[in-house]
Amino acid sequence: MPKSLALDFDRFLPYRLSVLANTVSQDIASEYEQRFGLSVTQWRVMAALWRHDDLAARDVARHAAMDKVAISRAVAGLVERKLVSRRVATHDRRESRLRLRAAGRRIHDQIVPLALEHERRLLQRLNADEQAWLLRILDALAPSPETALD
Amino acid sequence: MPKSLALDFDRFLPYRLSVLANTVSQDIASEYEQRFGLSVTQWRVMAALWRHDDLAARDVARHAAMDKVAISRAVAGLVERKLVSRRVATHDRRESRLRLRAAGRRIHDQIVPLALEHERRLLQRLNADEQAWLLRILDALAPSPETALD
DNA sequence: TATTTATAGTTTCATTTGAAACCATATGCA
DNA sequence: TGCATATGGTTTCAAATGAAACTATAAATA
Repeated sequence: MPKSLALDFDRFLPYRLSVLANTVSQDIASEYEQRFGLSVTQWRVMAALWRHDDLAARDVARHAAMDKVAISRAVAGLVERKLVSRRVATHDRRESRLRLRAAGRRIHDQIVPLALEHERRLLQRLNADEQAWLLRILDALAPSPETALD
Repeated sequence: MPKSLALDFDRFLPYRLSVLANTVSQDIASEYEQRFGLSVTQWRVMAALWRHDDLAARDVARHAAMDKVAISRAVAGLVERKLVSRRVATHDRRESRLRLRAAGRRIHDQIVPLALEHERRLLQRLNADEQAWLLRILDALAPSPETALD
């Protein structure tokens, strides 16, 4: 009878990636959740609207890599808090046009440096070679999904 | 007035890591969820019990990097399905000793090659240099958490 | 010994999440 | 035009998750 293989999570790549990614994301998210009361999805929506103003929810979903239900719920909260405006599109009345309002932009502008600082601290743990290889490896593993959409 | 910085998710490391890790994990998990009706936690518990037989729930929690509530729920299902056995520890009657039963071991032995195959396919997208650097980078970013516990 | 404090694990309750159903509008085509 | 089908977005319902309370037992200490 053949001895069966073990799966050692410590050395199992998908597991290590997952732990790392969750730690890092959680780290950043908990900061802006606490400071601004925004969920991860809400923050991503805001960032998407900052970059591409006046989007339909569907397009936000594409840009933020999330499903439409999540977007719908996130947007509801943002509209409620007057960080985002929503109006019915004239050419297609099913569609809503979303825009970041001034108050939303102000919060956005506070979160960005905070997020970049976290990223910087993460990269700081790697030397220049490692940083370069990491980017290259990420490109190989997960060709940035939106590059083609812009 | 200074122009504010943008956060381009496509190039934001934490985001890319998160998308990659989720895609990969989801990929594997959905396969054994569908084939064996096991949740991610349940599978991790089984793997931990395969490696270190006869553990207390608390130790499983440590090995699988999950909290005790999650373990408790996962174990309940596994015991119910007779994949794992649980008995009260003699020396401390609060504690339960958990072991993988034969049926559990059989399922374990089917999942392992499946998981390793997924890992292999992931690594295949990288050349030898990239693979080596990836491991090195992961070590730098997230020193394997359990190495010290074994 | 009696009392406090700590620990293992479970349960409860509120919140989040996901899938499917749903509503309104638009499009394709007989 | 009228009917079928597709699409944008929201709601509903069930399952998953997390935090706090809880139960049982053990250890520490007065």
